Amino acid sequence: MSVAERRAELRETLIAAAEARIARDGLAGLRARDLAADAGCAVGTIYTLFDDLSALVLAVNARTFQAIGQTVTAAVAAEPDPARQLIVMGHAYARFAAENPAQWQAVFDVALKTGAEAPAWYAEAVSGLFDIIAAPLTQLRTDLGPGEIRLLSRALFAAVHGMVRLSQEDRISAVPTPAIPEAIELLIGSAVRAPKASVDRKPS
Amino acid sequence: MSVAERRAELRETLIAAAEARIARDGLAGLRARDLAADAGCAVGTIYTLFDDLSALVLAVNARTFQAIGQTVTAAVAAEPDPARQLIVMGHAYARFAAENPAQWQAVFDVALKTGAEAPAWYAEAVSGLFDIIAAPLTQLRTDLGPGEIRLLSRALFAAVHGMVRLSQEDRISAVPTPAIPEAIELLIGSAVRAPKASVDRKPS
DNA sequence: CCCTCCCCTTGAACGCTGTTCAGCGCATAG
DNA sequence: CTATGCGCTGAACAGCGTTCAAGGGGAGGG
Repeated sequence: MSVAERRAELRETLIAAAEARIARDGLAGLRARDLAADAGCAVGTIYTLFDDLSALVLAVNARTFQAIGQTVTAAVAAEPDPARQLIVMGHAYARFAAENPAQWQAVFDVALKTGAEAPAWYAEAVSGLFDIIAAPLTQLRTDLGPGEIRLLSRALFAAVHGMVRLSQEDRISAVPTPAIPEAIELLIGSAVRAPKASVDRKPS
Repeated sequence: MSVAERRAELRETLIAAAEARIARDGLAGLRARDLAADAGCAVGTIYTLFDDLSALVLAVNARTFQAIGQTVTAAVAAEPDPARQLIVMGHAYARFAAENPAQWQAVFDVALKTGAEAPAWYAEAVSGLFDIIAAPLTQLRTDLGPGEIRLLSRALFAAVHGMVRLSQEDRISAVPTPAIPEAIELLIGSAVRAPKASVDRKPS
């Protein structure tokens, strides 16, 4: 086996070890020395494969993102009704977060180097998610223009995301975890209905 | 001045110094040695007044919470219309977060000792906020029972909170910061309309 | 007023981080 | 097979939160 192959394999081993440790102990429980022991290499070797531990966590997060995308995509594909599509997407997202809390939190808790832009695939992956949300929303909210649809898609994602995130942090459990599915139904159900008469707009 | 008074004063000095440093450098930029230098005491003295740095941050957070409560309460008091009350509360919350990003984030980023429950006042402060939300919502959503009102109140708070939080983390800016007011109008505006009575009160 | 005792303050030291780098050993090319 | 260069090594470094033995200063009794 060539050196390059061994390096690539070790890289994968480290990502897997980091994922396992994050899943078990959370992002805060990740230590370089533990990872080196898990992967059977020296601490210094980690830094020949990744710029720093954050870069390694980002590699784990890329996998997590992919898994979220698959879960949500599968959920929406199995549901024909547009309104239900939005709701099952929310459920799928919340379920993933509930089943993989540590990996899910790592995606949002990893410290990015100050001033460094988030990796491009972060924005791209979420952008794809927004498109999936926008499609059924366009059918349902014919009263809204494309810009408003785009905005509401992102607002709905952020809303579900916020409920799930607050429920996992134990400090302010706005919506208790078992009530999240019902809250998703309530919130998305309300947002989905197309009102002809927009209530009051902000007085400009 | 008695020893007890000097201690109480130093305690306040430390909280103020921590608040200033959080506001300037963020929670991650808080160092025990810097705080000691700011307050003119030794590092060890901090630990005679607080269990650890997290406890000091919690004291800062208590002030932040109080300020948020005042901002939101003032906003709702100035607005008679229930639907607009909900929206201006959202705006007030988002504005506070935009104007005091570091303090606001510290409330949600501070690490709680593992297994330790969040301080009681966390839940109580937010509970009061939920009651303020529930009042106008009860008037508007007559189709919902008390349990659903309670749930929707919390869901709406979490939704606005999630939008603001995602917009401040630079990784997934679901709703760009300048668009947050509009997103709040869209989301709350949708949730506020009672489906049965989605009648347009046509002004003759 | 002074003395004594006790508690509070002090800051060096400890243990634990992420990260580095000089030197070593091994794979690779000739 | 040998020489060379590159990747691996792990002790060392800087910096963090937190501790604690030792010293000093305030409060109360003589």
